Amino acid sequence: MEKSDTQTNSAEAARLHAARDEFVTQWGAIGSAWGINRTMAQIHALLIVTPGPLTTDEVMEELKISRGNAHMNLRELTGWGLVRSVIRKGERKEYFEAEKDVWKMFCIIVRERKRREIRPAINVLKDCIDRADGLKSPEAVAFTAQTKALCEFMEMADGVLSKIVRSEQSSIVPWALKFLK
Amino acid sequence: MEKSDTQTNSAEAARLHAARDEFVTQWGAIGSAWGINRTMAQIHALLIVTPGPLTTDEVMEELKISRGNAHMNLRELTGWGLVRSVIRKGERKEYFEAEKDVWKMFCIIVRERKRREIRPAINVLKDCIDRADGLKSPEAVAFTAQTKALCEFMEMADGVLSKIVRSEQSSIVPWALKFLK
DNA sequence: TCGTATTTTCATTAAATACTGAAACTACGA
DNA sequence: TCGTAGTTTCAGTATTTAATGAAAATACGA
Repeated sequence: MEKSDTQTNSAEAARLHAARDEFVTQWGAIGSAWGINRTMAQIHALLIVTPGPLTTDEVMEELKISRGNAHMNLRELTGWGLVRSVIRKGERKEYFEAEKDVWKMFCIIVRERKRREIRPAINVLKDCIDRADGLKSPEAVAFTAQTKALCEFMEMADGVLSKIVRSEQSSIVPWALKFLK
Repeated sequence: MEKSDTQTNSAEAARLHAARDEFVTQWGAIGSAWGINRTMAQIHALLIVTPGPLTTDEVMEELKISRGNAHMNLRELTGWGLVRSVIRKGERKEYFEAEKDVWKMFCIIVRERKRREIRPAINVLKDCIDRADGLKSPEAVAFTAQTKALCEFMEMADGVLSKIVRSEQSSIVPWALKFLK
């Protein structure tokens, strides 16, 4: 049975590796569709399904990418807060590990997108509303009405997201959300 | 007073035009940040703040873009359902107008993104879960746990969005959402 | 049916974005 | 202090994505 065991184990290891590769590859493709660069999404995927932390070299090897590319994208992921760097005592290399809690990941992404995308959009809208303030022509009135509606909507969305994301701890909120409506 | 009026009006028209231009330009930039191509976002912005429908030539003129570009992006926007084509009787040209109701816009965008982005992601996850099904090693168990958590989260999100978006009519839902938590 | 206004397509070109690889830099331990 | 493992930067290059403009196709009215 030892031999059979060995065979089984290596076959299983191969299957796991294939599944992991599939995940990393496909997640990269999905990332692209979401407007995130492919490599960044792949590194994130890799770190998510790897139990322990990885070094830059391991990431390079696994994804067959250059050092510069690996480095830059690891930094970017760290900037988002989706990846942490880990320093092991007695070792000089820097390790990286992903936040694995799905709800925390979601909160981080929402917060960052609020900051980077929703807030600037609201500012633009406010500025446009100011520029047309006081104009009386029918077109101006229509313009103001439209931009104000957009602005109010985005502020509402921003507020709702803030509230959802405020309760960082655990996944009570997604559970609660199941009963929404 | 006639002269003063004329002056005022043309000055006002200029201010409105400037505000509109600002909106269109900035909305294009925001679109880029959101992963939407700049021209498409600009055309959408233009149609949103233009009371009546526009022809391809008017869009080309306003944004200083080529016919092919205008055409392709108008088609894309139509494909999303954010823009409708209008045929005026007795005229051969095709006109385009945007959906202006902010809540409807939101519903359209959410539905499309669910279909184009969330659904495919869920399918990928399911496929990966299947591939690793039955594997017993600790790494395999961790992989499965992680992918399942992701999958469940996305299915939950998909469901919540469906419910939010189901009630198309009016803006009752955003009003209700104000009281969430 | 033909002539013309309009729409559509698409090969080519331009622009934006991402990646590589090597050099410069940093920081640690001997 | 020096040597070296490790990190960071960035000019150059490759890849991807978007835009142009002109030709082809379409559809309408005379």
